[in-house]
Amino acid sequence: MLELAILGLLQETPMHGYELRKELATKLGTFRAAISYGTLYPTLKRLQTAGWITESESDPSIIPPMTSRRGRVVYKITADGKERFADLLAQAGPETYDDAGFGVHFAFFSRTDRATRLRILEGRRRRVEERREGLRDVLSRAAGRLDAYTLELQRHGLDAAEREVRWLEELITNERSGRAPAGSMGEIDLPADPAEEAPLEPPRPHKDRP
Amino acid sequence: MLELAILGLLQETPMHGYELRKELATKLGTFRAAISYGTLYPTLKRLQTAGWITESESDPSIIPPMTSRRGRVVYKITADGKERFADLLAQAGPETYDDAGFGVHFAFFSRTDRATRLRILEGRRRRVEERREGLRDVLSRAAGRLDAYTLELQRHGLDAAEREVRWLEELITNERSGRAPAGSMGEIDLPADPAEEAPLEPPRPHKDRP
DNA sequence: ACCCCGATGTATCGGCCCGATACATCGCAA
DNA sequence: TTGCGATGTATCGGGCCGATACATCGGGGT
Repeated sequence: MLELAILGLLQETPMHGYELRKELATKLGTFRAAISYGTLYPTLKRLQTAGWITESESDPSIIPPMTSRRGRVVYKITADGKERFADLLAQAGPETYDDAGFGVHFAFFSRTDRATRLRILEGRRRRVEERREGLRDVLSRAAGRLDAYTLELQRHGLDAAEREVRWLEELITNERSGRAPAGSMGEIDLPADPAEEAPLEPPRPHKDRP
Repeated sequence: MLELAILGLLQETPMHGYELRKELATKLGTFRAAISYGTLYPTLKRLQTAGWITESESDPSIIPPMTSRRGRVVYKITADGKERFADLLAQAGPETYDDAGFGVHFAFFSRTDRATRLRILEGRRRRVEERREGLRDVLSRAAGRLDAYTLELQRHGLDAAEREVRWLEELITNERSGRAPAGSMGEIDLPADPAEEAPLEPPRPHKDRP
């Protein structure tokens, strides 16, 4: 999971650990609280051993702050790493549909082909629907046997589940009726893989917020 | 965290592992996906070593199904365990306010005194407000630098955060203007600790659902 | 001029928790 | 009668977390 996230970010641009953590925190917003260094550094080591990324001492030309000399390891994705990233993006296991997994996959949807996007969206929907049904069961069947606070907790959970299903429904509808291309709007370069069919289209299924 | 949940459930009635897991899954609904046996059994062992619970071979009088003979370990809370449970319920660290921790504490609110309930509710609110502010920052400041899908993810997260803050606000208001007692409605006995001031009052802050 | 503090930065360790797996028994239906 | 799904206990490898340690840099206060 983290592996996919790191590979995805390093595909945009090389980074050192600290930066990586910050990007991770903002980009994966909700579905993933800020990741710990106790996770990050061992994972980076793992990826390096596997050959997906390489480590290089701070390139002084690009990064002016800090007079160089000492520390500051910059990580860079390899060709194998890009391949690995593509594999992980496309294949969806059960862990793809839990909160963390779905969040990471969704965050990279602009680099995912439409078929995969739909598959993941629908898988997630099924998952949330199951939880929703479970909560409905508890709330109807077990009306009197749970205390008021527990019931309130279930109600809030049910509310959130229903809301997410609706959200997913809108996203799925949008995907199916292929929206206007409008191109990827970020300023990042992404120089690789010109042979792939362009990912394109942005979603905008939300009610407008003030 | 799990420790608190197990102690709380065993306070209601003795149980074996399998039952425990099911109760855990329903009672802690949203904020905690079903717990794994790979977690449960080691934790039970830990609690036993610490002296908070004891293990006893299936009491054949109470439990008719299964002709006894073999397996089926029933766990029971000890006096020390009850003390421990009370401590854990009252004291709130940072882990009390993340999704899992808050869910567990909330699920036992009917056995928590009002002051603690308020403290936990307010702590959780602060936590969610922080996440909400972070998301607002990202959405306003970084308008163009993120792709459409990432933005949509942030929006959905922000929506959920705002909603939860409102929910907590209602609960806090309810707590402060001490609602009607109406007694604990469950069928469980809870024979212990008659000296404590009664927990009482149920919440009902939700908009009515069909 | 000095010093301390907060941000930046890398790294490890103990421990919780998960998914996969293995094994055994019971009731029921094909 | 056979076999399958629910019940039931248990372990193992590994991911991820929080706490902790350590080091440097820029800037603000005194």
